[in-house]
Amino acid sequence: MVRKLTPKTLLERETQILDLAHDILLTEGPAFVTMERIAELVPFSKGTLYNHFKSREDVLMALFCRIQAGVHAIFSKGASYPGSSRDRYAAIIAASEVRSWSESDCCPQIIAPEVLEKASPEYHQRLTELHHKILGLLSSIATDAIEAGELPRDTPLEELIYGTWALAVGADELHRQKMIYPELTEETFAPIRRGMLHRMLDGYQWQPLSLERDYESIHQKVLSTVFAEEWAERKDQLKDEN
Amino acid sequence: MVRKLTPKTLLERETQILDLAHDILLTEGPAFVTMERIAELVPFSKGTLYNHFKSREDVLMALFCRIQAGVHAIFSKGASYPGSSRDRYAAIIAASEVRSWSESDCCPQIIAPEVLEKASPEYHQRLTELHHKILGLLSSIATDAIEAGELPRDTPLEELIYGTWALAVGADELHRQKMIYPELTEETFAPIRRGMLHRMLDGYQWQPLSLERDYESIHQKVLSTVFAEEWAERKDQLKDEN
DNA sequence: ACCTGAACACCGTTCAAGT
DNA sequence: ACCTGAACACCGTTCAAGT
Repeated sequence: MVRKLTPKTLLERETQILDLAHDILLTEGPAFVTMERIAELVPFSKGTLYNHFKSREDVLMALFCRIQAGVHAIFSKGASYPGSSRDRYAAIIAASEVRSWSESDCCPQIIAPEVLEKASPEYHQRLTELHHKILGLLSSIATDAIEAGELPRDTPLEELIYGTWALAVGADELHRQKMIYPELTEETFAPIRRGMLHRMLDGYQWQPLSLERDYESIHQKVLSTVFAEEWAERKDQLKDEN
Repeated sequence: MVRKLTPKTLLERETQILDLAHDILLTEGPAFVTMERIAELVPFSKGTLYNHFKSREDVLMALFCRIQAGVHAIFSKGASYPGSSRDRYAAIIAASEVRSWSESDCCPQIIAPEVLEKASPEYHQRLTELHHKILGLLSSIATDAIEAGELPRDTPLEELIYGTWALAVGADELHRQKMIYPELTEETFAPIRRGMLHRMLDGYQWQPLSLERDYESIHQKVLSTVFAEEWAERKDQLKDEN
């Protein structure tokens, strides 16, 4: 016999490993995503993990790719909101919030510099592609805006895209450091985060400006239409907490 | 004899430990800041490290506090730039760039959630105070701006302060992930980063807007006055690299 | 009173031996 | 052809024994 392990089994086990790693990440935190811990939960031995992933760093990268693929999916869903270019960008801001409900914000921790350095190039490749897809999605909306005359022709598009992305990343980072900023609770911070992002878009003169249009109510509309399901879940979740 | 170890010796050793940790952080990266590695470099044994710091996490927190104290110092220097409120804010943006020249951007890695959780409360306290000092500095400039009528009376100050802080943090985070965004080199990204921050200030209607005033030349002016020394060093450093 | 370094636990990674 | 688990290296932390 040449091969006992069908490709199917291989793939199944890989998803099993990542599912478990994801569970550990969400329930116990990034520090506990160890080969040891995964091996405890998986129905085969520690050594076999290394037939599927070359190193712990590769597991983390695979996990991060999966998470970022989820970000792209939910952003796309947001982008499908029917409305003006800026409404759609607002819907993506909503999407980024919806994502944080399900995924705890431990991503920057996963992707420490050593992880990036030690991971296999294939994963870099995949991650880079994913990020280009996400930034491309944002970019396409901004391009539509220029076409529609809702954004000036001479807008520095790159700056706008990386800027909003950086602001979202940075805001999540502050929120993650709750121990340092205890004043930034989930509840108070979410509207502040939206406010910052919209002010930035105002800075780029993306029409209609937030003075002329109430993007808070757009946010509510997006939640109750495109993300109705996720929002209902979230409300249950909040109810359980009280 | 009651005490061989004078307080002076105690403090000296603590700074020695932190100096070494800082060196390791800058030259070898956050992953190498280990008790083991520090013990190799210090003229006393590993066990004695624990007379000075309760845990590795406490060393990291002490180190981070020191780094953030440096941020506050350089921000203050920036804030001393003589000019309008927005010019001074621009000078702080310059300061945040100057800081990244000397300090590699590994701070978020140091302060992983586990680190925050395991560190002693004293360090939380210190770090929280430091961040309040930094945010307070930003806040005082914004308050001056309102007094001077350069920022609308109804500006959401908290949002503005946390917003610019988050944007700076997020932009540094993207830059740190060079492996994912190879297009964001130091050289191309620095002006983009400044651009984003100024657009955001434009969004808050901080006068004079960047359409009316060339903040790139203010940036140059700040570098060649307040940060003349640091800038000269930096130019040498860049020359050496080529 | 303070320091040392051996000892233990934990984790990543490898690989000889087993099936 | 694939899996296992013992073995090794590395690191954080403790503490009995030494000075």
